[in-house]
Amino acid sequence: MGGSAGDLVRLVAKGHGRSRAELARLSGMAPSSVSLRVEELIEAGLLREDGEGASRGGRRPRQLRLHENAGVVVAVDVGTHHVRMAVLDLAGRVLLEHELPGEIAEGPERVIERLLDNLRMTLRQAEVEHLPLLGVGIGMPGPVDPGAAKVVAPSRMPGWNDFPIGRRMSELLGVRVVVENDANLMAVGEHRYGWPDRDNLMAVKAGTGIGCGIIVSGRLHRGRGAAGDISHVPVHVPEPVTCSCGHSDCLEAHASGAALRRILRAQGIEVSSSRHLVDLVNDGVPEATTLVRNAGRLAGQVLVPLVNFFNPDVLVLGGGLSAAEPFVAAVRGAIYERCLPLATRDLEIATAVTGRDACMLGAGSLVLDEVLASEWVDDTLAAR
Amino acid sequence: MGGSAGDLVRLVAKGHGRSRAELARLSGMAPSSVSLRVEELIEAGLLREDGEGASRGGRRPRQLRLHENAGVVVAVDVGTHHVRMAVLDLAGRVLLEHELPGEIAEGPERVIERLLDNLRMTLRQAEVEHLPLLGVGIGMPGPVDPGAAKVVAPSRMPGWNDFPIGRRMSELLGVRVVVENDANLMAVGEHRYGWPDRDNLMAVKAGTGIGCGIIVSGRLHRGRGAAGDISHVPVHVPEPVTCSCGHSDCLEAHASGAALRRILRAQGIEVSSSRHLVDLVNDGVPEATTLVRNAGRLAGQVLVPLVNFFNPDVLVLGGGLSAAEPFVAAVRGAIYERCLPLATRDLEIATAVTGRDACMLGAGSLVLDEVLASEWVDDTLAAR
DNA sequence: CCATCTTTGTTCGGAATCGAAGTTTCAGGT
DNA sequence: ACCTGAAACTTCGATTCCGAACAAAGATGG
Repeated sequence: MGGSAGDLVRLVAKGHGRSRAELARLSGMAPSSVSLRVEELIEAGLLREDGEGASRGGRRPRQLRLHENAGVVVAVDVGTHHVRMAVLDLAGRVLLEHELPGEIAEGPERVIERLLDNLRMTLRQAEVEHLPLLGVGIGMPGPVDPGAAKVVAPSRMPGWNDFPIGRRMSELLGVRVVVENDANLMAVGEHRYGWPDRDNLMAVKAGTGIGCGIIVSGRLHRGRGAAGDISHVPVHVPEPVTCSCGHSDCLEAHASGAALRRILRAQGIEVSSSRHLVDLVNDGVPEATTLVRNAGRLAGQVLVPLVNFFNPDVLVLGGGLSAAEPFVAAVRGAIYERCLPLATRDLEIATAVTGRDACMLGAGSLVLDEVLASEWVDDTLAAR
Repeated sequence: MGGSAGDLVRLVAKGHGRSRAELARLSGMAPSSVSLRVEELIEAGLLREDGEGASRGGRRPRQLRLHENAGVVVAVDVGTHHVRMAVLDLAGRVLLEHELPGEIAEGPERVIERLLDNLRMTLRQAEVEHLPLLGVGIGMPGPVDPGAAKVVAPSRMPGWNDFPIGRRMSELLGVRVVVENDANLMAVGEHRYGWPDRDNLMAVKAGTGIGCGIIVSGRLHRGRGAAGDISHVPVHVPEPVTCSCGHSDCLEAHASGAALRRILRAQGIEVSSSRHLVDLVNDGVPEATTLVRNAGRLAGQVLVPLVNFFNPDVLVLGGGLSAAEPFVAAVRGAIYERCLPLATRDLEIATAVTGRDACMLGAGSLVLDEVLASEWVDDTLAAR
């Protein structure tokens, strides 16, 4: 597939295509054309030769990689109470990352201000100020319209509704900015960094809220923009709890971190955050363990029809609650108990390979895809 | 996208690309190259000029279509008690179709024998014996492994397990044969003939059994081969009924045509087929109507999480039960009552546009895609 | 009814791409 | 050590493909 300079760069960036010959095989172009193009790309400073690889029975391949000076992107994971940020090179390698506190409830203006400060500091610390910044990827903990690059109808995010964070950041920085929902980004991140050769994956992010991202045939599935929502699926529980959506039996109202904290508080146990909740579980506090296990069972029951229906290669469990072993075990149990053998036979159920970085890395991956698919490659080539 | 003769033929076949200029726009090739290629394709007898179209403010386009003598494919829908068959031209137009009785329980050898007889007769009746037969698409009412082109682990299909129907038919006919599950084919057929410009669609086939096919980004989603299974999702019902899978609360055990007939028989009402059941409903037999409405409600409840999760553009209801208005109304009701507004806002819920032909047309569409993506186009061109 | 703008399709020279043959380098066998 | 085959590139003539200009045909608007 493909037949242009951009395709070659993309293949190298994704980690396939490590030599001219391999690029020729993967791109479908003639070896001679690939050689010419690669030479140009090296001349333009986009690619770089990186020693020789192992022979496979003939001449050793001259390995190719993206030139580290070609540029960087910044990936941001905006959480409810924190901001995680990283600088990535064009191959998706993390050059520097860190986490800072930050309340999303402070509103978009204040958050953007802090993001920009952070971003400049991060670029300085990573010592890449002299390299071109090619794009920024931002994950938000709420529904996102990726076209307009803004948050829509969020709960727990006062002031953010319809705020065009993408356009604002883009104007202020002068670079491409992509915005996406955090659960979707977790799926993208886990797919790229954890299961790159599995085509169908779903990632469940169980933290303060519950979300799900879907990778179909290697690409993020957005549906009409709301795909992956599992938080308001009805579950069968003895006592109803009113959810923000108006129903009383939503998964989110009974199994999210917020719901569990509420229940514990009613039992006289104050919990400050999802991480605190997991600490209680790992410390063996029975009330917490019971609750978390029950949450896992409910989530698992919701996932059963989805796994049968979607029949993925991998089910990734991420978010705060996934750090609690009973939660993961309960999800696994519910799935294996009730899904079709055909659906579970080759199914991997795993916790997030990239842990707390998943969303941030997903943001990086998404913006990298955008950058490498843009005219930037051709423009850089043309500029010699 | 694309850049070869095959792509042009595909574009014309799909109904996009009706003139040289349009082909150039859609294929990305230069207008001059398209002109040259089209000329060759006309010379080779694959395309044909078909008068002039309406002007759009300039010169009128010289419309292109596939030459009707280029070849045909045969589409087969093997049901439990019938076989439907059609001859299609390369653009997917039905030249002739008919339905014959046929018991799948007679086993593969006997069914194949009858299929071949039917096929020869059909080609004769359609007066296309002199045209090349380029492929056969077959729909089977059970799980299919499309790679091996055989049925796997079927219920209600004695003797069919692991039978390589695709290879056998292919050997006997000397042409490409594709085999696929009937619900998947319903999705393909409805997508192509009913909702060609909607990218995400799910089709529920509620007949003797209950199945579901999924179109994601315009292409059939198979997952690991079992995607779309909704028949063994647990539903909440007062009295358990043992399903073939060993559980007692599967959707199929309570809402499939077979289940409804069983329940009616226990009430002393004998029903011979799903069609008979629908007749009873339309005749206003209250027991039947109540049952069918309840089945719709159960199916709808199962679909709620799937619609939220997948967020499709269209939900197609097909199969025998979809001819019963109370069934459709109950599904609609359950979805609108409980799905997210974001998921239902732009959702179309419709009965199958192509009615009982959906699976058969899907089989035709699938084999056409295969044929037009194969080397056949280039070979025909090379053969002058 | 004529001038102008649009859209469709074609012509043809120049540039990009291919592909077959050749070069370099290495593994494996004898 | 030497030969053979194989893989990774490179060279270079032949071919294809593009793209700009042109021709054809028609809508639009005064």
